[in-house]
Amino acid sequence: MSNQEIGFGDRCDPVPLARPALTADEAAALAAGFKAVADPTRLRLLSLIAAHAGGEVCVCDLTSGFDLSGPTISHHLKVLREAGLITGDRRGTWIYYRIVPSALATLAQVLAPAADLEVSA
Amino acid sequence: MSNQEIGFGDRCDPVPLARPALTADEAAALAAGFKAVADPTRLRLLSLIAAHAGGEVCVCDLTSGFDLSGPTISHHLKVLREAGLITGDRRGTWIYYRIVPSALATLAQVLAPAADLEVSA
DNA sequence: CGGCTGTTTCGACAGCTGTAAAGATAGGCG
DNA sequence: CGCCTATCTTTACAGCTGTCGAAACAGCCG
Repeated sequence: MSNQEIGFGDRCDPVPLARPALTADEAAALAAGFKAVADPTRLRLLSLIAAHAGGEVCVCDLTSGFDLSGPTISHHLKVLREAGLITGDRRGTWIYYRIVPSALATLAQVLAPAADLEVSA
Repeated sequence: MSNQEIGFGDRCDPVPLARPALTADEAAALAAGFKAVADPTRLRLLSLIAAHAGGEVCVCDLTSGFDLSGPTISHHLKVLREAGLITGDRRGTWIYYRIVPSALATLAQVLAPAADLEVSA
């Protein structure tokens, strides 16, 4: 269980937010992805993992930066994992987490069109 | 009360998700924005409003596309309004809602860097 | 085996989602 | 002018989901 279980990207439909309105099915899939990001702790976890770029970040490096207990961090990592936003590889005693760029790209590309409606300044 | 009450964009810091890790304060502000989008109904509402591009969408046009009651739609619109993602202008009996592109852009730009770590295809 | 790392299970608490009923605002008609 | 209708919002309340921590469990190394 070191790979993502599910993924809203499975629909293979990079439908933008504007122009063709989202169907209820597409909205549900995307909402699941956004829901995983809609939490300060998970957003910060994602940020810490992404900041390493190379990717491999040990969980022990993550827990030290929060005021939360170990199990709670593990829970949030599981949510991100099941959303397909990160993957965890076990290397001996430690487990290293990595970002899944395509999943993040899908979410970003959904918001981008609506953000570019008439903004310029 | 026809304008957005608050906005995570108030921080005026378009901090990307990668490189400089998010602080707890930035993460909390951004999470509030994502939380407003992390719902199938709100995502679809946002999509319907954005699809009109011109912007002005009457609430009566929105409720007809859902299996939800009026008050529920109004509640979700309020959430989006308080998140600063949309604005509502009253024109007589009807209220027309409009997208706030800059708010959507802020969210999209947060995910973009992490999505562009090594993805290319 | 003993210690370490990370996860899972279980329970409590807070917050969110949805509906019904009542309240505010604008326009039409007798 | 008074009252009604229509649109949208707010309030109050049931049901559900999500967040968090203490304790217990699983994988790895010396």
